[in-house]
Amino acid sequence: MLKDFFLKEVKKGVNEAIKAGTLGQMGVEDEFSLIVEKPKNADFGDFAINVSSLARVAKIAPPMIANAITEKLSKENYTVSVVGGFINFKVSDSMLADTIKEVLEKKENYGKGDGKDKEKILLEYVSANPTGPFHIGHGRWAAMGSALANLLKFYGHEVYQEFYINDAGSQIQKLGNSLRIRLQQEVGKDVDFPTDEVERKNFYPGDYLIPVAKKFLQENPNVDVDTVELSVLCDYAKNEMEACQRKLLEGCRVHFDKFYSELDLHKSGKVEKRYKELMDKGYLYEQEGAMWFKSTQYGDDQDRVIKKADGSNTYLTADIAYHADKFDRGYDRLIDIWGADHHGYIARVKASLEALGYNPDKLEVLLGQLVNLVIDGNEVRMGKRKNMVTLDDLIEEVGVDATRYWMEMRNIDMTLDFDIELAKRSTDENPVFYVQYAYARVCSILRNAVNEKLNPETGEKSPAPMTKTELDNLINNFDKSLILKTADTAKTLILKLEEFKSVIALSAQNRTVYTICRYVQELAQEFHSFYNSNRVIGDDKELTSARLGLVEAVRITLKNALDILGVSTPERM
RNA sequence: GCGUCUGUAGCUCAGCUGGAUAGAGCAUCUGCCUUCUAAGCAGAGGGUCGCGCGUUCGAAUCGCGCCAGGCGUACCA
Repeated sequence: MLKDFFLKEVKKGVNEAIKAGTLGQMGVEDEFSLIVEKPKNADFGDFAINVSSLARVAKIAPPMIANAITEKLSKENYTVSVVGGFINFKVSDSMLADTIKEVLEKKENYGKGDGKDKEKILLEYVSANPTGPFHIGHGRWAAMGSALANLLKFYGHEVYQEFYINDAGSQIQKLGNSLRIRLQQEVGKDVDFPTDEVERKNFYPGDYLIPVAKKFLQENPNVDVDTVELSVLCDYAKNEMEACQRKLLEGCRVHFDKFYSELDLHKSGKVEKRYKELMDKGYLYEQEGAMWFKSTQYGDDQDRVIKKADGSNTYLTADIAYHADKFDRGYDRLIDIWGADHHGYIARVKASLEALGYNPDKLEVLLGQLVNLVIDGNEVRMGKRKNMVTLDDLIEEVGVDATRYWMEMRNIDMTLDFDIELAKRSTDENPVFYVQYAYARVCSILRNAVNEKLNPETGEKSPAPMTKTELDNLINNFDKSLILKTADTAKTLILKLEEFKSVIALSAQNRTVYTICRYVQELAQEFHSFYNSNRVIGDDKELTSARLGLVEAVRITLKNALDILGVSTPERM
């Protein structure tokens, strides 16, 4: 990465200047940190490092520091200028050519990390109850989670994606009871969900169980809807909901390596085992008939019930066992994506892990702010128990690409207002089309390079600029001296391609996906701009070749970035 | 009350561990299609960075205190 390159150069320069005694009172043992940035004004250069922070220890003015360091720089492949406390760098055309060469050689691997700090990561996200269709919020976790998994893998981590199915709690009973009411209605009985607000909370009155009831009756025509066992209804409804959820996830290009059933966790005895372990270690006590976990010993603000007075477990009980099990399966790091409404759970889960002897710092919880739906400029609150806009509805309306992109493009700390009308629009208000359009344009140019041209007015055909073999050969054996022909007009575009590597590294380290969205928009913009002021296919064969190599490099980088986001790359639009 | 997230241009948001005149997209206005996709490009206007105090040579960025909004504060999941 060029950023790292210049940072290393300057650090070397600092040490040499210290030895030469030109850095005032600064000594070799003095620690310092520098950052590489992009100059606000392009005239200054391509990269810049501000050395003013060294003034504190050196006790000399920033410009003197910058000059002292600059004297020691090799300046082999770049030129340097000092302005105030800034050392500005301009890269040589040869370095730009190296970038194109690198992209063309590495292809789908361009931008990948070196795997130096590789970890085995378990990423858990979505983890919805199988009690109904996904809501919009699940869409955010699904899109962000899968993109993050792609990103972390691309960076070089080993990533295992998991969906925890909450199929064991009381909500499943509610689901079964709700299905019974729908069944009774189907056979013509005059029953309905309670109108009392409190009682109604024991049911899922959404419409979505109606088709499930119809299907059940088709498969079980002789069933007595009043007496059929609740467990049968629970299982049936649960399986239907799960199937429906998985189908949607696949459709959204969200792939899980495992769907981990809470029910199976209980059956395995692991929940009971962990409960006993906490008991044996003295972390539990009884109060008012319930068993409490002393989570305050590990930083939680109050103790938590782990077994209710009626003998049943809380959600936390299974979650403790689940997270412990993740560690037992040998992962270096656990990453969970949770909705902000689960914020209070972090402390208690971490406390339990620490109590059980695991390192709670190895669990990272990415807390996602919630999603509001905006329809006609008005916020629509979501609620599972009444009818709502589901994720299915949203995707049907705006499509997978736009849905994913809109869910991914915002910082996870921000409440997301999802404006359906805006996302649906296939105009310049929609960044996803802007980026895809750039990709389609790139593909179009590459097609034109090898296709004969038809003049629509005269009907005359002119021969293709080059054959497919020639193009492949150009790309696969790119002569980097060619790029010098176009370097001056393509400099910002090439630097943007080069930046991809540091964007990947930074995004992976910070676990941010939106930074990839920003990058891909910037790259598209640089390309569109280049396209408008430079003709790729022209009479000058060498210039054409140089620019085709560049265009292919843009295609590769856009593809690599969009693949991470799970957004499609249409070759024509 | 406590915890947490957010408050930057008309709108939606960037601003990396503090640093060169505060950025982008949309919206508004002005130009650009007989040449590779105008779903595009070039340019213009538009901001007391919620408020105050502090740390610093330097603060949108760090600390503290306010103000406003979201979420949480269950023997629900």
